[in-house]
Amino acid sequence: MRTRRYDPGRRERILDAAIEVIAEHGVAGTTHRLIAAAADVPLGSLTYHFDGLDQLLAQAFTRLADRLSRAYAAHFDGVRSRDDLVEAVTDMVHGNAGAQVGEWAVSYELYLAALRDPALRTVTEEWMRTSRTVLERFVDPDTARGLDALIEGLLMHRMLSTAPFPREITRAAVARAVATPEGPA
Amino acid sequence: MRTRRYDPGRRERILDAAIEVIAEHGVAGTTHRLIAAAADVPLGSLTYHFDGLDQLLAQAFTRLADRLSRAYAAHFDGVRSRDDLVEAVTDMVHGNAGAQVGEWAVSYELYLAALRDPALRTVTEEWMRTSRTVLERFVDPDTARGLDALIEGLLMHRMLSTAPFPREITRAAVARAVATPEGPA
DNA sequence: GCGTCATGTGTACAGGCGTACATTGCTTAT
DNA sequence: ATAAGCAATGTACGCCTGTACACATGACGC
Repeated sequence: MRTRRYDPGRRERILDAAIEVIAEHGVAGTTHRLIAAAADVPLGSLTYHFDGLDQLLAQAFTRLADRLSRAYAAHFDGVRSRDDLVEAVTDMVHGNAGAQVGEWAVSYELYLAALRDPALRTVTEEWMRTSRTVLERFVDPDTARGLDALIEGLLMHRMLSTAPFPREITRAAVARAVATPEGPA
Repeated sequence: MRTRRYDPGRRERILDAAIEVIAEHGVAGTTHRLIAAAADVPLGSLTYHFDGLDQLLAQAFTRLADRLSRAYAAHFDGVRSRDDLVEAVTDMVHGNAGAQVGEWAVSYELYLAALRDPALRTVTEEWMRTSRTVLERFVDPDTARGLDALIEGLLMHRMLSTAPFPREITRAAVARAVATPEGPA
C-alpha cells in the first residue's frame, strides 16, 4: 500500500495557488517562486510534481475550466422560462454568479495563451463546448452560439469599462439575442 | 535649426516592430532585444527613444488603437441600410475587413494588459468609445453597446475555434442584435 | 530493529532580462 | 579647418528566471 507522507492535497493546492498568482500577476508575471510562496511549499516541490512551468500552467487552466464549467451549469439550474434565462444571463454578466471577477480575468489569460499554444486549445474547446451545451438546454444551437458570444463580449466590456455598466442595457441585448426573429414569444 | 541625423521614422518603426513582436510572442514574450531585432535598430536605440519597456508598449498600443479605429470607421463607410450594416459586421467578424487577424489578437493582449495597468485604460476606453460611436451612426446608443459587445465576442470565439465558423450563424446573430424588439423592419 | 528506497527539499548554475552609461561619430557654428 | 556638442550606440552589470541535482527524511518489508 502506498502511503502519502505528509500533504496529500499538495498537487491541487499548487494548482489553485497558480491560478491565484495568474489572477494577480498575469501569465507573464507568473513564476515558480511566486506560486511556491502562494502555496506555501518549497520551490523544489514544483519541479518535483510538474515537468516544467508550461505543464503546470496547462493543468492549472484545466482545473479552472472544470470549476468554471460546473459553476456555469449550476447558475442556470433554476431556469424554467425564457424570462428566467434572460435574467440568469444578466446576473452572470453583472457578477452575481458563482464565479468571481478575477476568475473570468484568468479565463481570458487562458484564451490568449491558447491562441499561441495549441496544447491549450483542447481546454478552451472543451470549456466553450460546455457553456454552449448548457445554453442549448433553453434555446436552439444556433441561438446558443450567438448568445454565448454575446455573453463573452459583455463580460469583457464590463470588466474593462470604468464607467458604470447599466444592467438594463445588458438585459435588453440578451433579450434580443434569445428572441425569435419574428418577434417576442 | 535641428537636423535629424539619419533615420527620421525610427521611433514609429520601433513601435510598429513592437506590435509585430507582440503579435508573435505575446506581451509576455516581448523584450527589448526582440523589438530591436525586428526593427533592425541597435539595442541602445530603444532606451534612447523610450523611457523603459512599459512606456514603449503603451505607445505601441496607442498607435495600434489609432490604426484599428481608422480601419473600423472606414469599414462602415459604405453602409446605407440596415442590411448593409448586418453584412458589414459579418464581414468584419469573418476577417474580410481591413484589419488582419493578428491585429485583433494584439488588441486582446491590450485588453488583458489594461486589466492590470490603469495607464492603459485610457487607450482601451478611447478605442471602445470610437467603435461604439461608429456604430451609433446606424443604430441607437443602447443597441450600439450590445452590438459592440457581440462583435467582440464573435471575433474572440472565431479566433479561438478550430472548427469552421459558419457565416450564416454570425449573420443571424447580428441581425437579431440590430432588429427592433417588435420584429424586423 | 534496521536496511532500502521512494518521497521530498535546499541550493547552485547558466542564461536571458531591463537598463545605465561611457564612448563614438556626425553636424553645425565659427 | 576646427572646436563643440548632441544624437546615437555597444557593452557591461546586477537581477531574476527555470531547472537540475545532490542530499535529507521518514515509512515499509523483513
